[in-house]
Amino acid sequence: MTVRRHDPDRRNRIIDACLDLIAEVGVAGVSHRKVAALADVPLGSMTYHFAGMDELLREAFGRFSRSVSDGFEQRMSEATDVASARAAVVEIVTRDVFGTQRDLVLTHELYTLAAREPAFRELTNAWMARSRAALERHFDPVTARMLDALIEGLTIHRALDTEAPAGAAITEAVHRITASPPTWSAERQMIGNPS
Amino acid sequence: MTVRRHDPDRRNRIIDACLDLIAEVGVAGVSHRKVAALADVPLGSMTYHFAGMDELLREAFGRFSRSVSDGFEQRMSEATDVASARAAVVEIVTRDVFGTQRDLVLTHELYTLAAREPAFRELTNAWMARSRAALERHFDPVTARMLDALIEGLTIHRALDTEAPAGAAITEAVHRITASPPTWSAERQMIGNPS
DNA sequence: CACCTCAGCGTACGGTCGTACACAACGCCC
DNA sequence: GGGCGTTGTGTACGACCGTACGCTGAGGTG
Repeated sequence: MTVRRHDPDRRNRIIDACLDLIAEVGVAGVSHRKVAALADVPLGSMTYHFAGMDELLREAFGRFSRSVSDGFEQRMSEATDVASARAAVVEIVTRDVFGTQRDLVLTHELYTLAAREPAFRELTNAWMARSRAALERHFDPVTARMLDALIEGLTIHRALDTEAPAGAAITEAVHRITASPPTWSAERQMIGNPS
Repeated sequence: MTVRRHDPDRRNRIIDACLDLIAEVGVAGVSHRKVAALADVPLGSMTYHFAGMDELLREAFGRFSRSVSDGFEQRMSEATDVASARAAVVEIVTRDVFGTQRDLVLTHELYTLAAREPAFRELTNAWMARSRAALERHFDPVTARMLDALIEGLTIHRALDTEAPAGAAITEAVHRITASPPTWSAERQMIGNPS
């Protein structure tokens, strides 16, 4: 079904330019002409390499989501035990995968599209499935799911709030969700040994 | 500074139509002409009542975010103790405030705008501040913040994932974040009374 | 050489867009 | 009545849009 396409370099340049443009002006502001200008290709190449705007957007966000979840997966697979897995999650939220404003903006744009159009929801579903699978290497499925939601939420806060929760608060939240609470071990002690 | 405007009915109709349209086709698909048609007002009224598209969007999302956080605040203020506050949070996520796909879509659209344009970030910041304040009626500030992030994340999952976490999982997550864990009271017992 | 194929491009068409602005309709004061 | 500010509308202009489509020119084949 996939049509044979040519000059993958040019194609890739277009996709990269498209992502850069989305990050800058949003999906709404993207046009064939602007992408072509940014990628330094003639306008005619747009319709030649992509059947239409939709196809271009789908490929661009496909590449983006794959690259983000690759990073996520790799980072999680490096963890050797639950403690390092928690640390990895904290790092992911605070720095690595969603480190740049660019990635945050792109993520929001994709989510917005996905909220309305099923074609893009396939991308986000695949992304979320991979995230959960990566988390399930170290946590039970229910916890993985909750953790995934928490990561999502913390990410949003980081994107929108200039004074987003600092590392310590994020660590605390991750510990609470993963239900291995060093923070209230004292409380346990008290309950265990009521003086 | 605010210019005196006339016929608030018409103005309101335009704003409502604008929100409906955003929910249906996204901010990208909104145009003066479409809003005018949906609101059943002449095209000329658009520029008469609003200085431009930006002003219209800002007012529309302002109304939306205020109405959502009103609902949130009221629901939280009805809670009498921590237990009912938790229940209120669960209800908010699963049904009330973000109950409709419309609200979810609008929320995403707003976040996307806010991620790129500071003018809209003011709206989301005010919204988040109100949410946190409402939560702080029942939880300490740090917990309120984490809970807010969790709510955000769960909301996204509900918007994008057709088989989003069910009520039980959400309840569990809220309990874990608010760190009063009925679920592992058994565990506590075990720790307390190792048989 | 002639001929053909096809990747790739330039251009132009039909349409939608935001918005400026001339103008109508109305109420109010003299 | 006439004059006039205010409220609201219809229209037209220039810009930008997606994309269809005819063309170019390089390379393969005889």
